Amino acid sequence: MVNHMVQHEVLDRTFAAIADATRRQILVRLGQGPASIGELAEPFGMSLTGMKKHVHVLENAGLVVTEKVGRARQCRLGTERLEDAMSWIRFYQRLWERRLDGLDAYFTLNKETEQ
Amino acid sequence: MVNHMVQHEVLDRTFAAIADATRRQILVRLGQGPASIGELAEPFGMSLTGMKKHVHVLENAGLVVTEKVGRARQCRLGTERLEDAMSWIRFYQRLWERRLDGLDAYFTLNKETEQ
DNA sequence: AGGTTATTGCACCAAGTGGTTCAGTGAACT
DNA sequence: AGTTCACTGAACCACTTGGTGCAATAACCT
Repeated sequence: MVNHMVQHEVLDRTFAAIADATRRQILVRLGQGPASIGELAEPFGMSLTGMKKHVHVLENAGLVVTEKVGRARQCRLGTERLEDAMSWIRFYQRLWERRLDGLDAYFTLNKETEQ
Repeated sequence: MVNHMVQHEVLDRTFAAIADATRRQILVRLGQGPASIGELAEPFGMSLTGMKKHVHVLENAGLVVTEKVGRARQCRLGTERLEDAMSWIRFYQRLWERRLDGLDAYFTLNKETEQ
């Protein structure tokens, strides 16, 4: 599902997936080891169906991988997708730092001399 | 607007803001210097109203700062908000790396020996 | 003053999100 | 076989999102 997607789609899904506090907590929880849908849902007091949807979003973003084992679904952290998010943010930060070093430096300067 | 928000709200808004390809391009454009709503809208063939909304989302996330100068609104990159996003991703990555170093290391190993 | 320009607010629309409940389905236990 | 358990799919709901067009406003130009 994550394959054959162009870069901006990957970023869209990745950032959208981690733009939700519940889903970020799910990732943190899975950082401590695999869990089932039910185990993930319990601490949130959320319905299984609701949690299933969150996991699905994370899975579509490649951040989580799931596998049906017996009657339960085991969820664990995905393998690499967050690298893309990180590298885009780094790219943007370079733009941002360059802006500070560039023409707008006078702005910061003015601000300083004002006080 | 960005003040007096708890951390998870900041992250929600920041990640949601950059989860859209159009808005990421806006940030890149603003990395080359300030622009008006109209200048931002033009390359996308988008209505001014539409662009205004995107800018508003970015502004709410603290990623962009705007100021009315004459009849135009000058938009430029915000000052620091992306740091929060970056540091959360770093935090998550530590979890992820720990997972790799832990019990699941055998998994990576198997993958390598398969080929 | 009068005309042009740039943005803005409002109303609208289709599609997506985050949640629910309820009725299956398939695996595990007795 | 029958029961229980964990998940799943479908339908629903209120709210948000990413767009649009149009009318109003405010600034600038002549």
